[in-house]
Amino acid sequence: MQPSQNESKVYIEIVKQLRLIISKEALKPGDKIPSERELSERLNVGRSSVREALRALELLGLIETRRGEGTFIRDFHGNQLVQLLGTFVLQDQKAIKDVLETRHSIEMDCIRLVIKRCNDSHFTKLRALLQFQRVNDEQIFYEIALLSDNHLVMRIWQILNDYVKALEIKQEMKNKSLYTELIDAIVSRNEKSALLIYKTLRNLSFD
Amino acid sequence: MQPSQNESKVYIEIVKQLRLIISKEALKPGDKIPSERELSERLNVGRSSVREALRALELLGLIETRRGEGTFIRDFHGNQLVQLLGTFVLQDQKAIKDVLETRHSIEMDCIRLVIKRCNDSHFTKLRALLQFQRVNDEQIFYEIALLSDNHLVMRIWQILNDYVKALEIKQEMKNKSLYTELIDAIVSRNEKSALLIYKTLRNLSFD
DNA sequence: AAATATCAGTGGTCAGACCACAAATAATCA
DNA sequence: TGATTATTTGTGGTCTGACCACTGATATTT
Repeated sequence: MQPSQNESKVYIEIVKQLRLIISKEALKPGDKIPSERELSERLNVGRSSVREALRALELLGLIETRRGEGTFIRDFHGNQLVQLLGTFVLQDQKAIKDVLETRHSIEMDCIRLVIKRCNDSHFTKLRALLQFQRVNDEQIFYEIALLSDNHLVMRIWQILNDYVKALEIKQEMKNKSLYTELIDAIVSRNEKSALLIYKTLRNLSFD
Repeated sequence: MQPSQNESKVYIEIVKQLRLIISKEALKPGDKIPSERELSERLNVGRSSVREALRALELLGLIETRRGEGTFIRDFHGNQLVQLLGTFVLQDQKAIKDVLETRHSIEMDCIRLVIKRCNDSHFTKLRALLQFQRVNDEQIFYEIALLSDNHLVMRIWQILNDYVKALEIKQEMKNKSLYTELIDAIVSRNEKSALLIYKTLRNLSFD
């Protein structure tokens, strides 16, 4: 396969061709794409070049490979792109203050989203969580982030949460009643109140 | 190099190791990373595996390779990535919705942060922007994100913005006056008003 | 001193060889 | 026959070694 025009790399060409194949054969998420060896033959390139293209797409989360079976198209969800970018961004960005602040923003966004779209039936699990004795801060906000029903926001929250954990800034769970209040406020769709309680929970100022 | 624990793939391990190397040697964007052959030796893996890792990172826009010279860390604004996601991901409606919604949340977070911490002197550039005839939506929000003074939030906004651009959902700039109002509201620290204007700008509902 | 030729290092690509694994198939046994 | 067990086939995973093309530094020549 010729690198089209200005000598772009073979593996990039393969990615493009693959897109055409997927389009032409109307392959959907879950479907199997041609094997590495077949692609290698069909496109007249080395198998290693095919693999470079596939590995790149895999890291993007666009395909999934299963040894012994083949390579399959994946739907956009579950991709690790955000995760990856996150770790790369965070590695040199040690501004703890930024991390914490961003997490606060995201958590408040989650609360807003949950209030905006959830009906009462969604809250059963959240309420149930509070019953457990050993429930912790992370579990509760994990559920809230989940209820935001936005996969991307969920991912971002997870990254931030992981990082905060890595910093060993543990979130104590001293005032269990505050969490109850928070959830009550969310359930009753009182955004203002919910955010106020949240800020109390995180010891934030109220500006 | 052993795939850590549950037999994850070698190239993934290489990505992780590479991250460590970058961190340990304090490499910055523009710096050169070890050559493929050296990495192959240092990590006890085949060069082809190293290449799989590097190609993936390249497609993500995290590194840049120059034949005959070497591989360099990039200030990650991957154009490749943008293109690719645009063509591959367009199918998934929920993902698109999530991207847009997340961007909205982050942009509103930016507005809140800016209001919280900026003094008037910070706004000169923002005001100046509006003077230009051909100023566009992206430039304005870039400035706002910058003024948030939170590097992490800024990065996240950039990623999301790239996503949106990749989706070819262009942000028109029809009501220039609205942007003026927005900035005025921010400058006068009127959060409620600013967010309201923002929602108008983005055609969001007002719940 | 300047222009040129050479050389070492680097990424780009290919081919072939194994290995590990999974599913389909064939052979075997009850 | 029907179920179990080997075998085969196809697939991804990895390594090695070989070239090529290009860059930049070095050595050589003019």
